[in-house]
Amino acid sequence: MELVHKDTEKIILEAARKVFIQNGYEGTSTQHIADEAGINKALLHYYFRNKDRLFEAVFMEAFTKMIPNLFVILQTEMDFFEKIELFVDSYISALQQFPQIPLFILHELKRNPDRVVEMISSTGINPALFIALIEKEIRNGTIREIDPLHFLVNMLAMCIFPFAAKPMIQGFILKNDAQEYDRFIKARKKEVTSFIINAIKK
Amino acid sequence: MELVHKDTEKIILEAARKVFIQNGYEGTSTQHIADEAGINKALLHYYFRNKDRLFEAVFMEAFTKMIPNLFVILQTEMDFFEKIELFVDSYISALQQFPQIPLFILHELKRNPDRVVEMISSTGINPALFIALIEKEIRNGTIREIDPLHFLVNMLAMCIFPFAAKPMIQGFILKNDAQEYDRFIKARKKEVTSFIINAIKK
DNA sequence: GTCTATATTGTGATAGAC
DNA sequence: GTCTATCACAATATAGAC
Repeated sequence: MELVHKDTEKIILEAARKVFIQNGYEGTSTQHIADEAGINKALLHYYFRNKDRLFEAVFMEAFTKMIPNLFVILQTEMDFFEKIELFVDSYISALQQFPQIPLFILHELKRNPDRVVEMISSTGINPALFIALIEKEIRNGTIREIDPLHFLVNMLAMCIFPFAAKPMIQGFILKNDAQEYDRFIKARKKEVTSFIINAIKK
Repeated sequence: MELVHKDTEKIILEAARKVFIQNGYEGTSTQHIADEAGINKALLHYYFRNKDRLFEAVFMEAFTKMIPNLFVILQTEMDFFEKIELFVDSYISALQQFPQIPLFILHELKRNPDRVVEMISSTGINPALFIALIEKEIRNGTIREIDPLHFLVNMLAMCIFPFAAKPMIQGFILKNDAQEYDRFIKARKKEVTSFIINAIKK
């Protein structure tokens, strides 16, 4: 599959990433991964011991893409509305690069919710900082009184949902036109930003 | 499993519903369903022929819950903002009854996106009607100029996402407190409604 | 490191007794 | 209608040759 010689381990990991993220843990066989990597199952076990460990490697990597460290943006000294715009822009851009990640993570997290707790510490993100920021802006009178947690979830929802619900949106709303879907995603940064700002500004 | 005698067919369907929606098509074995129903695999095949047909029955039923006919609300003669409030209230209430449906449908739709097209005709919903409604309200000056499609997706996102992302929200934002999550969901109708109305009103 | 061959268990599905 | 027994096959995983 690969003409250039990479580490075999990396080739396997790359194949696993592709197949797992496309089909999920249970929808994936080690045979399928081996075929994709152009090797055989035994070699896969040689490098990663078993299916679970290989999956774990893929999952962790994907998780950090799902919860990126974009929250640092919110802690800078920019104008608040510019922060929001930059956050939405950056997050949607990141998801455009890996559009399959949201549904993959959501599904696998449901299969094993305990993982979230383990993962929390690995990312440096603390929702409390976000809450504090919003409360400060309310006191300053920059924005109207809103619940910070619901606001956070609203932002994430509007950024993430269109990717997780791609088949529904494309098939149901956009008459199954793939080009329409691409245009829709491209327009979203602007649409979401203005929607949010209008919702919270005083 | 059932003391009262129901139709065996219904008992199997009920078990299949539970197991499929919890674990997805590929995460479910016919054995698992048979155990849940308190019967054996052979009987399952007697009534539903194969796994696919049984799944199809479960999926179709679930799909109509995911895309409910709440759009009729929007076609009534109420005040526009009251329509929005009623839509959000009703939809979140419906999802509260079946909180696992969103992620189930999203995942299974990805596995077979062609289904959406088939399903479109079965529901009587037409996004064009929604678009026309929004455009009318813009002309009337009730709301500011927004893209109707993005607005529709924003509404759906804010209603659906908290259910699809339950493990993430509960584990990551709410420190893994199940009661906190319940309170969060209860508060959402009000939060989402006011967020939307502030975002679109002139 | 990489392969073939194989062990072992689980899967969807059917045959046939009752 | 409902069961047990069984088939054919696919799954994960390991042993052992090279």
